[in-house]
Amino acid sequence: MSSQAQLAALASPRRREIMRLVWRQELGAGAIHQAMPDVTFGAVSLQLSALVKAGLVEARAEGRRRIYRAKPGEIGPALRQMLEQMWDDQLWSFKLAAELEESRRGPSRARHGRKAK
Amino acid sequence: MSSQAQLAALASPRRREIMRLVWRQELGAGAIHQAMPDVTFGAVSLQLSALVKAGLVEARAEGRRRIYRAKPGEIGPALRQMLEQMWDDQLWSFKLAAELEESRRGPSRARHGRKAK
DNA sequence: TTTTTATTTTAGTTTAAACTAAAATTAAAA
DNA sequence: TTTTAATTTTAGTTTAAACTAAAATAAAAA
Repeated sequence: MSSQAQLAALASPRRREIMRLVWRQELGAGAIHQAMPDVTFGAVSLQLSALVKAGLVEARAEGRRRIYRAKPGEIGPALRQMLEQMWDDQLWSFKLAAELEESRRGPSRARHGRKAK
Repeated sequence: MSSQAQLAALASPRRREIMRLVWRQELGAGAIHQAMPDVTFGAVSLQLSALVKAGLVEARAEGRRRIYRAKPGEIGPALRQMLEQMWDDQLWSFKLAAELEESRRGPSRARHGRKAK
């Protein structure tokens, strides 16, 4: 996968947040969504497939779960260094929160996207 | 300027193209526009000010010209390495052209944006 | 088989980015 | 001073990204 596609994928704070979650551990889509309850499950799923398409993350099925994990080896060293550098920054989580707040898309607060019958 | 803002600025192929042009030499806005005749002067000017705002490029005035130059020292080492890596790639210019073609914005071909009286 | 659970996919909406065309600014030239 | 030239700025348009809500899929549980 091209460096360009990886760069574009990592330019999104939401996708960087997901990358951080699955950087060293496998996580199911549901667990990833629990870590970002301000968006719907569907939104998380779409970002996950964007990351897979960019070659940054891989998925495997386990029963009806889908488990995701980053592929650090597939990420060029420069991009990897930049990501880890951002994560090592002690202010990282605050900055990320601020950035997400600032660049919010879509209108209102989110729920799950499925309505109980 | 934050690493995040720099990353977002460099996620655009058009801005990366400008960065390459002014990486080792100063260039006036007009010369930069000549190197990308598929967009208007105004579009180039807007991208230049985005790069300045991100702290990646600096400008100085010389008569009625404005001369631009990259600020490699202000760019984090990881991002700089990534950029140079892309540029060193022998296929770079072809890939860039393809990417620009693929991700074209705006409707039609461009001229200068000022109409002769 | 029916229901439940986990997830993906689709269709439509909102927002932001990149652009165009033209007007405005600024400095030099006539 | 008027005109020309280089560039920026503004207003409006188009496209794409991120999202929501709901429907669809698929596997396990009842």
